[in-house]
Amino acid sequence: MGRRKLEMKRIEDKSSRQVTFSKRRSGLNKKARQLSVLCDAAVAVVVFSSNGKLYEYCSGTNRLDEKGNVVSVSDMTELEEELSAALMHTRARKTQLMMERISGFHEQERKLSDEKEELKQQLQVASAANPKDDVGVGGQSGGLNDSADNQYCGQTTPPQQLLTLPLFKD
Amino acid sequence: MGRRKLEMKRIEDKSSRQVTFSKRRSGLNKKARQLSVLCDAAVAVVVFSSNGKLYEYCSGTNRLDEKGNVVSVSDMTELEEELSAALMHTRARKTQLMMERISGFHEQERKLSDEKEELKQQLQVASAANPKDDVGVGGQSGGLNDSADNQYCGQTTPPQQLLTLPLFKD
DNA sequence: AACTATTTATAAGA
DNA sequence: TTCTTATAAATAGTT
Repeated sequence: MGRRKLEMKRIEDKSSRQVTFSKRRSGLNKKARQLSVLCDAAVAVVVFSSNGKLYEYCSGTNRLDEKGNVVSVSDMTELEEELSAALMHTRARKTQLMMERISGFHEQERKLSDEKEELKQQLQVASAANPKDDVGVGGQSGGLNDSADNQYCGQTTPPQQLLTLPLFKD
Repeated sequence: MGRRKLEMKRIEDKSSRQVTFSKRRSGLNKKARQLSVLCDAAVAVVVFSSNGKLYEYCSGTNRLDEKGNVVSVSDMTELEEELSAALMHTRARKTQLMMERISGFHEQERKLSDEKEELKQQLQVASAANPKDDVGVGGQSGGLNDSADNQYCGQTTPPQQLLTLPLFKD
């Protein structure tokens, strides 16, 4: 909603990214407040900017019970406990997602390693048949076994392209 | 934004409150996701409905470093730590707000108690002058000294109305 | 920090 | 409940 439609991807220009961050963060807080007031809900929003700055919003702890009375302080403490439990839950879920991703990395590593071995074998056969075309496989310190250094890991790019292309210097 | 402008207060009709909750909650999550993608931020949203049902949103832990590479798992764990710290901070702030409110309650209690005593005095004088109009003050177990039972505590309604009206049975 | 052309969200209605 | 649509609100680019 603006002069033109914005693609849903990271805004590359740092300045306009910052402006958009500021505008949209306040918009998000406003939406959170409206939800909490209109629908009598408790809402918390936590935002980290890419510079690591922290912004938080938390709806007021005031709530009305079924009779329209303001809940007591002990009830609010209970609400606190709920919130805390919820955040623990969020954290646990994130941790699990990370774990699943680690498994994914390891699996990919294994596949890459297997493929690499296979290609080594093929090369040795080829080299034995035609000695002058030796290209030196297996150097490049670590290389494929360090998936954290691989810029395609975790991306949606099909890994098949990885398996054949980056193994050799061009 | 709809067929007509909505007042920013609790929607009384339960059915439309529920519909609005559902729509606005998904809207809030969408906004959170957009903020996280467009501005490369980490965003978490936690919502409790008035029925106590819990809803959470957390932006993906995937982030790109300055070279465009996906950050490693240890970096993500660090992010987790940051989030956790932030939530602790949120919680601490809420607790402080609660404490301030408790102080407010206690102050209000003292004022009400003083006013009550004054009225008792006045009544005793009146009763002594006119014995047949005795109305029995000081019953109603606890009454004003239990501010948690007072449905106006913490509301914006001027407390002055409280000081004179609910002291007597009508 | 304001402005405004547009896009987006959503309150009612079907 | 899900879909539609008129309208309100948010905001991207501009100044």
